Amino acid sequence: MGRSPCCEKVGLKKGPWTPEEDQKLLAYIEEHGHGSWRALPSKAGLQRCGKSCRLRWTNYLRPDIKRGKFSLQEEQTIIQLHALLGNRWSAIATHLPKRTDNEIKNYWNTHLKKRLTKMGIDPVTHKPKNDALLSRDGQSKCAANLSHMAQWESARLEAEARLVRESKLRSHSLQHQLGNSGFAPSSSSASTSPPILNKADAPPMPSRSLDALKAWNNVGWLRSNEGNGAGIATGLESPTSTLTFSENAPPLLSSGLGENTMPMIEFVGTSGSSEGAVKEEGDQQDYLPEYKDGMENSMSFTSNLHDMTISMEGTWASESLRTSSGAHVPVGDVNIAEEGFTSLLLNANSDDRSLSEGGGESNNGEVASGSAGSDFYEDNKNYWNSILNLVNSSPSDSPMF
DNA sequence: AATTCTTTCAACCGCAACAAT
DNA sequence: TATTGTTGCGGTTGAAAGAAT
Repeated sequence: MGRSPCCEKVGLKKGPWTPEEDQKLLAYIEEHGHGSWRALPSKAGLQRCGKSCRLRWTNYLRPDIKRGKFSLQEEQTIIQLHALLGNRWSAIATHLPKRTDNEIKNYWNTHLKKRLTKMGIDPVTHKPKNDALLSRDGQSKCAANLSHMAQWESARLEAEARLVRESKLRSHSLQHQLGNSGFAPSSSSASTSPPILNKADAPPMPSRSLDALKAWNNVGWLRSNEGNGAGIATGLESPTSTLTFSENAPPLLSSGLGENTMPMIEFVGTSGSSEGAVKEEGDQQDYLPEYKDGMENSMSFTSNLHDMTISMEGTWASESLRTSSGAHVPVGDVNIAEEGFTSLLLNANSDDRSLSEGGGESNNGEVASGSAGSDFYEDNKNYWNSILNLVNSSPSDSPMF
C-alpha cells in the first residue's frame, strides 16, 4: 500500500550525516542550487535519498539558521502561537526567524510542553487543569468557569484561524478573477503551498483576521457588561451557547467592523452533551466540514464538562466571573487564565515556587485574586494585544492564515 | 569507574497536497 | 479524469550525551 519509502533503494545511506557528506551537499547547493531534490544526491555524489538531503539542508545546513538556546521572547512567541495555531509548526516557524519547524517542534516537546504540564496547564488546550491545582470552593468554581470559557475561546480561535485563512485565500483568488493585472501571484519558487497574499502586493485594506479578533474582544466584554440577552455571557447561561459574528453587526462594533463585512459564524455549543456544532451562514459554506472538524477537535473538552456542572449552578456571567471585590471580569477576556499561566511560566525559574504562588492558597481563599479584576483585564488585554501584534507582524509569506 | 536512567534532538517515516503528464 | 512524481508537514524514533546512582 502506498509507495515504498524513498530510501529503500539498496546502497542508500541512512542515519547521521558525516562532515564529508555535509560538505558535499553544501558545496553542491551553493554552486547549483538544490533543483530537484530527487536528482540531487547522484549529482552531488551522495549516497542519500533526496528527501534526506532536503531535510539535512532545511534543518541544519541552511546558512540562515540560528542554533542554540531559545530566548525568552522566542519562548513566549511559541507558546502564544501554539495556543492560537496548535501543532502547526511550520506556521509557527514563520514567526521565528532563523528557527526551523523541526527545532521548534523539538523544543516544544522537550521543554515547553513539560513546563506547561508541570505547572498544571494542559499543553494541548493551554488551559489550566484547574481542579488539580485549586481546591477551595470559590477557587475551583471560578477556575471551572474560567476553564469552560477558555475552552470556548480555544474552539473559537481555531475557527477564527480557519475562517481568516480561507478569507485571505478567497480574496486573493478573487483579485485574480477580477483580472487585476497589478497583482501577480507570489512566485515562490517550487513551493507547493497555496498562494499567499503578499503584503507588498496587497492593497492596503484592513485585515479581516484582525477585525475578527478585535471584534471578539470588543463584543465579548461589551456584551457581558451590558448584560443583554444576545451575548456570549448570557449565552453561556443556557445549555446552548451561541456566538454570532454577523454582517449586520450592531453599531457598537463599528470601531472594528463598521465598514467591513464579516461572515456570519454561529457557534452552537451544547454544554450538557458531548456534541458541538458550528454553523456558518453567508458565503463560505464550502469549508464547513474542515472547519467543523477543527471545532470538534477543539471541543474535545466536553468530556470533562461534568466537572464544571458542579459549579455551574449559578448564572455564568453574573456570578462566576465576579471577583471578591464585586468587580466583573469581562467575559470575553476569559483567557486571563492563560495569560496568567503563560506569564507565570515564562517568568518563573522555579516551577514549584510558581505553582504555589500562582495557583496555590496564599491569597486567603479569595476567588481569583482579590483586587485582580482590573489587573486580569489589563493582563488579558496585553495577552491578546501581543497575539494581535504577532499576527500584524506576520511575514508576508506566512502560511499562518 | 561502571551501570542505569533520562533527556535531547537529528533524522526518519508516512501521509497529504499539489503539479505534471 | 487518472496516474505518477515531488515536496512539505507533523509525528515518532533511536543514538548520543548527560545525570543520577
